[in-house]
Amino acid sequence: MTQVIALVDCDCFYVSCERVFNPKLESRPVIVLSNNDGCVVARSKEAKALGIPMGAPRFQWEDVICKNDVAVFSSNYELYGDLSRRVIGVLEQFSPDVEVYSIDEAFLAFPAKLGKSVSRIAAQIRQRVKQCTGVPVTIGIGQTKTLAKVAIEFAKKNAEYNGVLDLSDHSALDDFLARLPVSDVWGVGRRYTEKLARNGVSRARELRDLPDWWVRKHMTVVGLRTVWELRGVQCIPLEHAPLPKKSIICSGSFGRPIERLEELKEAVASSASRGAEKLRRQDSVASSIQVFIQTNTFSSGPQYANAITLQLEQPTAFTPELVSAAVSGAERIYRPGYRYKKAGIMLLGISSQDHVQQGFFGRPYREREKRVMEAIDQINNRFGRGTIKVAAAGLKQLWKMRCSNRSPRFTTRWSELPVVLAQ
DNA sequence: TCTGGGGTCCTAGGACCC
DNA sequence: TCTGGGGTCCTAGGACCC
Repeated sequence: MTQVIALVDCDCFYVSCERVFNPKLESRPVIVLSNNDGCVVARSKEAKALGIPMGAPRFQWEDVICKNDVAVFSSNYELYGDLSRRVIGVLEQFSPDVEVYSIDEAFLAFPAKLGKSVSRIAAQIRQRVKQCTGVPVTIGIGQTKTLAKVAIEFAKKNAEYNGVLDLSDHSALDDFLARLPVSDVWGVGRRYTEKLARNGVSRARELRDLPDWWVRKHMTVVGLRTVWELRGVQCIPLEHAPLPKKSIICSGSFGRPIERLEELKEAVASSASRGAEKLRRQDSVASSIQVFIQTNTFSSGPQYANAITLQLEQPTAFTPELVSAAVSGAERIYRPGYRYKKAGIMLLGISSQDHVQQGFFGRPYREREKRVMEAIDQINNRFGRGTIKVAAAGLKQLWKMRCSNRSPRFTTRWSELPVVLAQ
């Protein structure tokens, strides 16, 4: 073993972001909702104590929210994304080896020879991140990513660890694994939990000790990697530079059901336009686009869902081309008489814009088009998303998502800077 | 009335080729 | 009456993650 892995996880990240700019929320129950204000995606400790589960539909908990004066926020991804970048900036002061795993988690590698002092460094990281960004974090340390995840499970649930647990050289690792439900192991989801239960495996230690052939047969090589990682063998390396996306999905559910083709076309046009932006941000082009629409799967009304994949003449990131493909896809799968709730697009066959092969018939993604897109992206970056958009996406966008409790984008919009009044 | 969005990887099976 | 074997590519579906 030459490395140990530390996993840094921001405590109920979205809630913590809201608290940074609104200290009155401290010790109050707080929840943050998904897009469209549909589900609960982040809960403060106090909100968890009220029994509000992760992913709960908000409307089912209206009573509890009201009675307990729970503070409710719509998602404010601009704010969370910006604070996330600041947290990563602090982590990079401690190790050159950082993998940004998600908006609220990062893996850091340290030389194994540091031994016990990794715990001390972790405590410093916690303190520094809190001081510089206001965000509290918990840290788990292990010989592999999977074991760092194990450590953090215990660190989060037991205050006695003060937010840091190092299992990298812990004589009691075996006992920890013997206590950990297999469903809490990274890489074991609902389906594998059921399958393992049917085979008499309920704890992480039992999973670790299963024979390789069984795991390979029933959980593929992915499961086998997990098992080896539990044994302390590094199988899942740290990814440094974020890899370009191989597919890009932009979808959304509507604030109210829509029935007219015109509105559906606006919605997919808007998704395609967002997708094109993401594509250009990673200097890629897509060779095909999938369009999908569906009715509300929770309602008892008539159901319809369909999708169509269209090959583009030429790989492109040119918004008008992607938008017109998306619109024509929507026209082809639309059926009148349904109440649609969700629609979107997926961009596929993504490659780097630098090695686009010139098609025999198709039009190339022209230099001029590229420059138009660059200009629009720059304007939108500077003055805020949506300053310039395609008309096909509609001007009113009546189908738009709900988002009624969003806090100001304190750190990314000049007009929403927090104001401090001197007495 | 109200139930998120965005990704990855692996495998099996079909089409097609030699 | 006889009808191989091996390879690649693509897609759909299933599992997982946050």
